[in-house]
Amino acid sequence: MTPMPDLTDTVAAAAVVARTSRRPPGRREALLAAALDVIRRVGTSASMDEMAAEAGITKPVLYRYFRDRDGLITALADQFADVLVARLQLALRDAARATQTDADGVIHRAIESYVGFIEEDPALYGFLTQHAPPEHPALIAVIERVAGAIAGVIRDNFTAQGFDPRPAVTFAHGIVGMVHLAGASWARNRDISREELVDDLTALVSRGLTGAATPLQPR
Amino acid sequence: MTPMPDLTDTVAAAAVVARTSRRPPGRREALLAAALDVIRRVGTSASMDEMAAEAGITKPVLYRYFRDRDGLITALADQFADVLVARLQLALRDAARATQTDADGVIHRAIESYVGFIEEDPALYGFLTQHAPPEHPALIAVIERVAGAIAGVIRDNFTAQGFDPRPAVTFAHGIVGMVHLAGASWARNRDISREELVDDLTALVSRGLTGAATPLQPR
DNA sequence: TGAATCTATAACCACGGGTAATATTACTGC
DNA sequence: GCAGTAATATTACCCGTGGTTATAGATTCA
Repeated sequence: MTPMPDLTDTVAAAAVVARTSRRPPGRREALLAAALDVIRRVGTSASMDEMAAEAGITKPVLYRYFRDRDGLITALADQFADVLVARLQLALRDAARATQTDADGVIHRAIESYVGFIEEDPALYGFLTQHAPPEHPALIAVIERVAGAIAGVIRDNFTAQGFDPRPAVTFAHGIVGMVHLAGASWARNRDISREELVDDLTALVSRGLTGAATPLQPR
Repeated sequence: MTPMPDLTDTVAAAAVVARTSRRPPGRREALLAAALDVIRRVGTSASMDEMAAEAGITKPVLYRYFRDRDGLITALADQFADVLVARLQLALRDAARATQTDADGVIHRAIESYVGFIEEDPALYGFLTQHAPPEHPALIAVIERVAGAIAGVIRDNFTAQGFDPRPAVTFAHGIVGMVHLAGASWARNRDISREELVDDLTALVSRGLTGAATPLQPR
């Protein structure tokens, strides 16, 4: 907020705002990175003191950049969503011109990118879900952004094929939750291969329970 | 721990254990109920002091019945799982003899019971997810119990129809996550009717993306 | 009654989020 | 250069909450 206040008409005020902000530009990002480091190291119980120490500063500085702990959590969640949505968009890039036949390929790539993402940074996810209430605006924003991206693709394909696009948003939420929880459960014990997991989920999303098992044993 | 120490050989020790435990039988359940009450009233930030006060006792008594805060959370989660699984079993009762045709009915009932459950006690769910890490054994137990019940039904039907039962457990996890997140998102803004939500999720589970929209507009 | 013991309480400790009061650095005008 | 000023950083502190200890109150058997 107010990164560079514009000049006012009074001379006194001009003198005030003339002073350059000594706040380094990339500082906030560096603090976020330090917070992430300590979260990855000590787990979800990372304290504000520890994060400040990791960044080589003290607590009040942290509170200057992020209003409070909640602000830091929100910033982390936003960054999380940025990377995740970017990856998903990449996987869904050519989904618009996907026909029914290669729809499985799009779904497969999207699920794989999601699974890979929550797999490679479990600490951040754990920190967010533990310290933010499930109704936390930042977490809702993450879900809505991811689901929104998916819902857009579904809606496009449905309308292109003459289907009712209304369920798209519910479907998108369902898919997000499905991949998320199944991925988290899989990451715990890894009883099947990663490929099997993604294949199974792709089958479930694409053809559902009544159709998912069919290709394996065509009766 | 040591709810009733067994008799030793010394007479003195025998005299010790002769004294009846003055701990009332239903006390633990009453304390759990009081904890639930205060959680429903003040939200996820309910403290141990508040819960003790609600039950008309003080903190150390609470710590005598539940080892620590984590023990109370575990007890709440277990109770949560008990009721949820019981409801699900009821909905899945006649799923074993379900044919392909009425499979949708079983799925529909199961999803409806789940949605209804997380809808009617959001405070408990919020408390659990906020105060327990996502890898908390008690939460994992809830997920595994629910998913296990669903996986059993899927596996039975798959094997009965000559399909490969291996993906059943992944499918179950996926379905749990799907209904859960879609239900939570729906409970926030309720932009569609409850029936539409359950119908959509049933379609997604049963026939997937490629088949879900078909019945609405058969091309 | 009195000794022994289980139970509950009040007072306390530790620790983490959050915030003044205070010191330090850097820039401006003379 | 040198004050004066404003931004920045630090130390020390407050407060609430999980968890424990020292102590008082019941209750049972002799």
